[in-house]
Amino acid sequence: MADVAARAGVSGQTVSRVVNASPRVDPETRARVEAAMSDLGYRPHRAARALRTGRTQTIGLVVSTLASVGNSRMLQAVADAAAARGYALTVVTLGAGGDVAAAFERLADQGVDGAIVLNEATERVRESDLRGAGLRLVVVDSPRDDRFGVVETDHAGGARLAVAHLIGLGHRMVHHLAGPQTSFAAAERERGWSEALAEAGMPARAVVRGDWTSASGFAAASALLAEGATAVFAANDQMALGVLRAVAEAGRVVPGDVSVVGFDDVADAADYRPPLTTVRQDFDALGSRAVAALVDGIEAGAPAAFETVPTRLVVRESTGAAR
Amino acid sequence: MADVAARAGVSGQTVSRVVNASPRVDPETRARVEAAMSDLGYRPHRAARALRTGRTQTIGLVVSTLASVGNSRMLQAVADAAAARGYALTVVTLGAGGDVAAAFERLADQGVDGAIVLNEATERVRESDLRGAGLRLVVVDSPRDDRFGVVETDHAGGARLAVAHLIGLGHRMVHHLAGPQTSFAAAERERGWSEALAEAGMPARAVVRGDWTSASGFAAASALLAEGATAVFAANDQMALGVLRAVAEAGRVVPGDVSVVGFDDVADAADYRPPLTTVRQDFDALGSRAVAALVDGIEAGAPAAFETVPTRLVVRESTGAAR
DNA sequence: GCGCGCTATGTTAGCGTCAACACGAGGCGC
DNA sequence: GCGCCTCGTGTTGACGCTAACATAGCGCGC
Repeated sequence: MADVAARAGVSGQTVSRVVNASPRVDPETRARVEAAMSDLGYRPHRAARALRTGRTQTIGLVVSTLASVGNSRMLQAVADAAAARGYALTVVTLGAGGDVAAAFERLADQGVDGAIVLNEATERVRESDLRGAGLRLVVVDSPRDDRFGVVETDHAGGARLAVAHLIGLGHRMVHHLAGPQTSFAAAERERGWSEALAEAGMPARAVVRGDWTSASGFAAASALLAEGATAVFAANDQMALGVLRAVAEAGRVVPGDVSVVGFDDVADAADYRPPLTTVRQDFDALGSRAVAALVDGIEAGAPAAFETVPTRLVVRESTGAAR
Repeated sequence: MADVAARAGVSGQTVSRVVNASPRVDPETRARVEAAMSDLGYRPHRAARALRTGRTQTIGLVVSTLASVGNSRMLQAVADAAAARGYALTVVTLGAGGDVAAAFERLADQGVDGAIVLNEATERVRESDLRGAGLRLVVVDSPRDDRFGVVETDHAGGARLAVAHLIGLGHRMVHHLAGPQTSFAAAERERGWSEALAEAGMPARAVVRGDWTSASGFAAASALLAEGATAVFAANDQMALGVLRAVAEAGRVVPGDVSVVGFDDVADAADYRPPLTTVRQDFDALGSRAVAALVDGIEAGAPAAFETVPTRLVVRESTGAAR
């Protein structure tokens, strides 16, 4: 910076003003400084700036696992949105223990300006965790809470769409293959399912539960089949994939004997066999809203926001009329 | 830090020595300082340290997209390995343009100590890019190059395993559904395929090419079927999924009429229909080797390493004897 | 008992940046 | 013409940390 200042014949402070786009700089001076910066290949030193200003221009992302395709998609959306806002993104994975507090600890050590928590088991994002680290937070897919921003997909609405579609096809019973009990998204999808059933005057069966993996979907499907299910709403696409295999191996056909709907609209879903009817989540919108909420909070002290991103049903070939 | 020093009755420098595990500290003093640190909830300020030492303890990861399941798995492995070594990980996604230079630029701005480049189109990681940013680099799945560390999966070896398996089942022709031309991994898998064919004295057909997505696999499969393929080695699992669907829609059965092998052993592959025979990549090993190579380079000035991680064939139900 | 070397600790200075304040030059109202 | 404001710019110091050097105390050999 001193070199740039010397070359442009100004003080370091003026260089700083140019870098930070201060209006208090004569256009001609600005041009001179900019020329000097590019001649010298000057790059502001982030650590020094962070030391001075107390801001690192970095946000953290806490995610339990990237094995789930949905999480990966979200990560990408968040990374892109953060970059667009001029923030770096650092990713912290939860260990096997799923220790959210430890993750916050690590982020706080690093001095991020804020963090986004993905889809984490609800009860784990505790006030104590926040206090300890003192981080500004936006949580994705979590119950509304005034202590931090919340951005969610309209899981329940999406689930209702799926169930209504099946009912519209004449199914008189819709089984649900739910996600893990600790997940907010899973609970919401389950709620949408049972509400849609109630509205149609249909009884809800006990749900069968998986852990988001296709293997768990396959394992759970036998229980569903034993109950004579003709329509299954799975809480995500990967579990639906497991169901598809289980149905085929039981000698039944989809959608002739059993209709299946998923959730997420993962890239591969269109090439499942048969192509999967599913509820599409708008991951990109979710990611950019989350980043926007966080950055607005950091930069403008905006109060904790709450936003819901709508879904839509994508009908393919895994659903058909009831026999 | 000053507060900690005061409370422990020592100078700031001694606190620094305790934090940095210097041996030159009396055990009793150390204990006093540690007590003071924990009483006060002291946390070293990374930006200040970075300013002083010139190291940020942060590494960057450059990845084109996370839509591919393999990339996501790698990201997680890298994140965990970096955390274990005490480094933060910041992720940079390539824009639609795939501009590697811009990605390095962003990482250099952030002052990372080094970067890992995932599976990037070979020719894009150019010397010019490196020069500009002056970053220490480890590239995953790229041709050997002394300018940076390289860690790769044994793609060719894995491909040979797959082809040999098919030949062993009596197939007299093995078609290949290759990945994009720009990808090193794709080229290596293709090389393994053609070498295995040559060794068996079998002619290689022209490959059909996809872009790693299941949709491209589905589209490409019709050409393969038109040629009367009985055995297809797809360059990744997702494309294999597309092939599986195409075969079924053509009224043929896997593996009765056509055997299919994938590459990666993605979590879902075991629940494709039928469960997919595939080549397993050890993403965790790959990630931790890449991080180890990079961090050793940063901390110990170790020379650029070159490592190959072996694969193994996982036989499931998508392959069977030739008719 | 003197000097030497070793250990434990302190002191000083500066990493690159920006907030706060200072200052000179010019414009404006009366 | 005087005071006052605005604009463009410079000067100073501090953010929290650690490298380098300085110092004090102690044991040891002779």
